[in-house]
Amino acid sequence: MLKQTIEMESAATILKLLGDKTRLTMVKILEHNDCCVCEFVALFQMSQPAISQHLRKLKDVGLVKEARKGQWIIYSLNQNSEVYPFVKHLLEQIQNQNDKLYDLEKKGLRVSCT
Amino acid sequence: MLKQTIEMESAATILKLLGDKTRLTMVKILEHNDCCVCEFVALFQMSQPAISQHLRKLKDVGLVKEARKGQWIIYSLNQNSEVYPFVKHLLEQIQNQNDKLYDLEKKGLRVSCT
DNA sequence: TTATTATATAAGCAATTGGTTATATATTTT
DNA sequence: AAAATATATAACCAATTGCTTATATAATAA
Repeated sequence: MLKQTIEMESAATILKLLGDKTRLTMVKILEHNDCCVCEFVALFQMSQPAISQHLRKLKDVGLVKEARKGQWIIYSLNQNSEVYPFVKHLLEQIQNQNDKLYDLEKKGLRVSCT
Repeated sequence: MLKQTIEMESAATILKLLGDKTRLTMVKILEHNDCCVCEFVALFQMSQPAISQHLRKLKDVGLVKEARKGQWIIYSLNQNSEVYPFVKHLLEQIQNQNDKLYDLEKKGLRVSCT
């Protein structure tokens, strides 16, 4: 079995994108849960436009995809992305962020979109 | 066997640092070869101070270490770094850059420091 | 239809980044 | 000791980044 490798250029782009605490946390959360924008807004101490802009960057490189569901837009990892395997490996080495979603659930903010 | 994970904060710092093509290439090269500054200068289309500044950033987080050898300063990956396992995993998924060192060798620029 | 809720986009701005040139320091060679 | 070589640091600058506020759009609820 040959080991898959990613090109330097592509790797640097992805690492730069994930070299931001907010985006990295987002992607780590998306590893196991789909989320809508309002959930991220509740999760991070940050305005809604700031969240939207982070998600846009993730979408621009094809790392996440969106799906409208009523008035909400649900974001999820795009497993078809060329760089998905690379990112998956990365995420597996990062501490899980389940506590964040758990806190949200406790506050009753998780159910809103689902 | 428990899987080792890295903290979000720490991971974001490292990814940001490696989210630069020059630094990522440097580190990938250092994965298998120690190098002095002049070799990197020959390798990249960039001034010596620019190279020094990149190396400094890598050193500041403890990812690389330096050792003086006569008039040269040899840089190498710091395997004792807390984040070394994380970075090692990363590098293993990135295309090797042996061609770059090979080109250097052909030009007779590799031997200079060793 | 109007108000509300969820999201995206645009414009503006301060901080950060990654280069440059100029200069300082350390080592080796002559 | 003087010149050459290797490296680091400082000062500067243009481009990029990541927020902010204001506003637009889309879907739902009243």
